Amino acid sequence: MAQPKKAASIWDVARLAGVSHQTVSRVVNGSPRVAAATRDKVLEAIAELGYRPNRLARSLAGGAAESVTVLTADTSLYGAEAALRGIERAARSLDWSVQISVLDPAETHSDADIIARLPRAGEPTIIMAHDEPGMRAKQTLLDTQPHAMVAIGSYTAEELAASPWLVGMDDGKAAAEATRYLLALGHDTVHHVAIPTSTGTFGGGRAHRADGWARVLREAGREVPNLVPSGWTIAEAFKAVQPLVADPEVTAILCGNDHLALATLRAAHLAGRSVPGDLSIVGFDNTPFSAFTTPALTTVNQDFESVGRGAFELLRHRVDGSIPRPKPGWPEPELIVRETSGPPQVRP
Amino acid sequence: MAQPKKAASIWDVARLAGVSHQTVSRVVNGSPRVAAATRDKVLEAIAELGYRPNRLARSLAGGAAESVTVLTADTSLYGAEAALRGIERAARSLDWSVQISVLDPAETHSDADIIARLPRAGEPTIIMAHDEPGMRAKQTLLDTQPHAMVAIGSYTAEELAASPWLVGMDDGKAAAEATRYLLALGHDTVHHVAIPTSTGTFGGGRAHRADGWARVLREAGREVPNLVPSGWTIAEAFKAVQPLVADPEVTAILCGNDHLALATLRAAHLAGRSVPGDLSIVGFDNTPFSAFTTPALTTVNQDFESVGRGAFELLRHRVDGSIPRPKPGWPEPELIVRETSGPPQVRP
DNA sequence: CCGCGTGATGTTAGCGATCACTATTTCGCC
DNA sequence: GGCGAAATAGTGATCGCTAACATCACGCGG
Repeated sequence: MAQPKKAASIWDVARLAGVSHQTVSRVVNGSPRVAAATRDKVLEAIAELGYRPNRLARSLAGGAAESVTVLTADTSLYGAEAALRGIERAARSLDWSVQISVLDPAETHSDADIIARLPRAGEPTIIMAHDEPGMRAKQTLLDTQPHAMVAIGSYTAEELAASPWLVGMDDGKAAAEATRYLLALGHDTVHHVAIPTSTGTFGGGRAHRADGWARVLREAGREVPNLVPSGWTIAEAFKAVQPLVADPEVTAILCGNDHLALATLRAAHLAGRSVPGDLSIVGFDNTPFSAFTTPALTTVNQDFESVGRGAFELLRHRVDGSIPRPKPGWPEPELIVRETSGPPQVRP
Repeated sequence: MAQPKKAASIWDVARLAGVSHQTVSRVVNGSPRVAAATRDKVLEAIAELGYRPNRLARSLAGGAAESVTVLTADTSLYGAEAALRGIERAARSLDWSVQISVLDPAETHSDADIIARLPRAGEPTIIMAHDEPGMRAKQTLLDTQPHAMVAIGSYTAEELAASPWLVGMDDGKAAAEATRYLLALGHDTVHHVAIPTSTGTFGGGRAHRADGWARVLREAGREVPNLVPSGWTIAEAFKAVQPLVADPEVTAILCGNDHLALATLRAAHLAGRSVPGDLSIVGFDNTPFSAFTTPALTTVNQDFESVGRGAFELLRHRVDGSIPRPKPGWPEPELIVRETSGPPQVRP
């Protein structure tokens, strides 16, 4: 079936079927205003020529977009990767195409850079970027084409309810739950190794993992220890966490994600502290590897793939202006207790 | 700067600058046949209107494609994710757009399904799919638009040299190196937990990890143990590897990737076998987490990101039909010895 | 002083679809 | 039997851009 020739267009089909190009268009788009006999003729011609509509032409002509652009900060983070997977799956099932564009925070992003990277007006976009250039991009998008964008992130239930273009889960709440769990185990306090935040400062928002952690400690009347900031890489976390694991007073650490938790686990091991005997470690995200570390990581499961799928659904409804449905739902974050957490050792 | 209006077109710019739309096109595309004064006027108008060319219209009109479609089997595998990252980076630096489309092997793929998922004729495509539907898609692409496609995979140097559209590294060679290393350590033989192959059968090709492993054993005059097939997930590997780690005769295991190695590590631990004392484990890919497991994984580093970047470069040259350059190069796979490998215990 | 090459620009025709009309049947119903 | 609505099909404009060709002014050689 080698056929390096040009692809068939709607006109070729029309000619073969003996109808007008518009009729072919109607058949392809499932218009009801076509006689059955005509439809069959056209369908036959389509099959014979192997005709497939040209997406470019279709959206140029003002038809449905059938294409999403995903703007993300880093595809190597588990959350982003999983959400992207969810988006892609949902898009594929409806035969939409997916474009990805990475807003690399490493490249210094002037406003002009950001604008250049942004999809054109009207192009449906899902943005998941929580760093500084990401926030600026989001704002620009919001100003320019609010109806054709959806943002994924960590937000409180109220924030989620207030903005029809926001999708995500409340990480703060999940972190709070994990912190409460550690406290209930008998730990005096819980330390926190944090992932970078959108603003570069910690404690600003309400839905950040670090915020949920601090809130619970305050509510429990415990002193809130200094938070340990880490970068995204495991190596950075490993370095940042050294003083913590060396301190025998520290008995419980909540980590911003499973990669940081892995680094902490190793650092603790090298520092001669047993886990969970001397030290409890709790991760975040339930990354696939987390169940298979030794000891297996206690962590918080987050269904990013469902969030991605939900973001796509929401976007689709917003774009076509259909009845504003309730936002799609997905499983809440859930603490998964495995082997790295336990009660503190009774000290003499 | 809120401006929910329609984006400026080439005509708007032309009107504002007092020139024809074609002149604007010339300026935008950097044609030399424009007077400096005119160019400045146009540039000014572009800046004022915030004009950005419409990709769709551009490629519809037969201009340069400036867009790649990446066909992949699974974005959650580290290799695919890293290669995709490389492609995206390279594409972004040239301002190309990147589309992804996942060929899910779970969905039963009829030929029609595959064709439907394929990019349209002429659309530059990079394919990284080694399973059955992936191979069929590759073949179709090759028949249809050989000049606009590049495939990423594991191939021998000869295969790579023979097909101008092939890009990748020789995993077989890398696996051979790792196997030799374990043999040199004094192990009688090396067992292998294998990732799935394109054909579903093992031992067919020459560049598969399993092939390199078997080759070295044969060359060394050792018996080649039964290979242990595993799926892609850690959980599958964990299950598959149980009999191996339980067998005290087994002293060295080469794993198809770091995820399988992690599963093996845990299984060994639970079976009460010490690593690397009783059992050496070597992974593959140098996944970010591999340096931070306990003990840290000995593995083979693979620079997938560079391969992705190289695939993009090659594709670009093939598409624009420019002088066929030599294929881009990148670092060879390299064994990284960490803590999970060592000499076998001397048995009484 | 004509003719012609050359550089700068304009004009026209698509690319492959959709949209908004218009034209032709067909059919129900009084 | 005639009239208008509904069903069906076709025509032309348009989306934003590029390719190919046409035009125009200028300058130079014969």
